[in-house]
Amino acid sequence: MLRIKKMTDYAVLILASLALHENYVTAKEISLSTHISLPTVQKLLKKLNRKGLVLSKQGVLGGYSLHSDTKKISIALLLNALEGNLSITECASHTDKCSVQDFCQIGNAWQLINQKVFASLDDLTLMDLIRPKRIEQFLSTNIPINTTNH
Amino acid sequence: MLRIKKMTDYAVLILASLALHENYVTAKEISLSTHISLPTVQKLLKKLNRKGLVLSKQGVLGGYSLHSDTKKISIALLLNALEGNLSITECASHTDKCSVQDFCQIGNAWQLINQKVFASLDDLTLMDLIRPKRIEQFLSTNIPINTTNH
DNA sequence: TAAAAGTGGACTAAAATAGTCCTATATTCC
DNA sequence: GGAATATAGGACTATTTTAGTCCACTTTTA
Repeated sequence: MLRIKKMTDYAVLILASLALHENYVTAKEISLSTHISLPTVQKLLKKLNRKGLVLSKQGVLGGYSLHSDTKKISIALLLNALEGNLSITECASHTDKCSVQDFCQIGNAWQLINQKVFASLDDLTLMDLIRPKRIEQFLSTNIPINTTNH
Repeated sequence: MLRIKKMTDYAVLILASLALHENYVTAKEISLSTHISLPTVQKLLKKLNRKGLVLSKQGVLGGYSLHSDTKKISIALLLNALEGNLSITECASHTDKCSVQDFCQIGNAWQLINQKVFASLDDLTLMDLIRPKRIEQFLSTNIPINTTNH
């Protein structure tokens, strides 16, 4: 359905929740504030940590906090980190081998569409997601948002 | 993975194959030329027919042919017909009800991204997919292709 | 009326996704 | 040192989605 995974959606909510705090926040607290089940929050935070999007600290006073770079990461990169191998069709991905590739008349076209779609996701950052007003502006002007100076 | 279904990919190959002929073409012939298995081709053609994208004729000398409007249909509409309910997240779709909706801080943002992505798919037609040269032009200029006069 | 097509839909298999749970490790504080 | 509270890693199961096949029926042509 050309749809991102539920888990990715959750992960973004978790990141948004972390963005509201300076200090370390526990998985339990995030679960409570987002209403996503604790095991799922734990699982996602572990993944986000491995991908370098959040910092973690074990032990009593431990928890997670947003890596400073994460606020500036593009949605395209974010989706790529969370879902991996981002391409609209198998043949647009260079890692997978399509079974009808040798007879396919239009493979190239999908790859180009792919570029187009992800180019549009490259202009937005995580913080833009959290502050949707800026996105509306982005849509109306069609000019990439400069996210570095605020 | 933000990826279209294999079946959708096949369906586009089938449409492309039909676009090369004026007369009725049988499912068997399409299966042979596309190297997609016959049962799958049959299933997809039935669906395409129900969606009004192809015409069909039963009996000996029967088969399928492309509906004349289909060449001009946008990729966005095409994907919508084939996959239905096109939205990047559950919450961007108004038909589904998201379980954390009431606590979600960023739902609106996804909906806006959704618009952006599908707007970019609205500028391309099926024929553009079949003739990828035009898409390259589209990508470099970022100006919608006029597909009505050729 | 036989042969060759499509129609409709049930059905199964396979793959992807979601979600939970367990054991181990690290940190803090008493 | 040890209890309490976190994360780390990963196994595991369940659920859902997607892919793929098949069969009984209808239509059309010669």
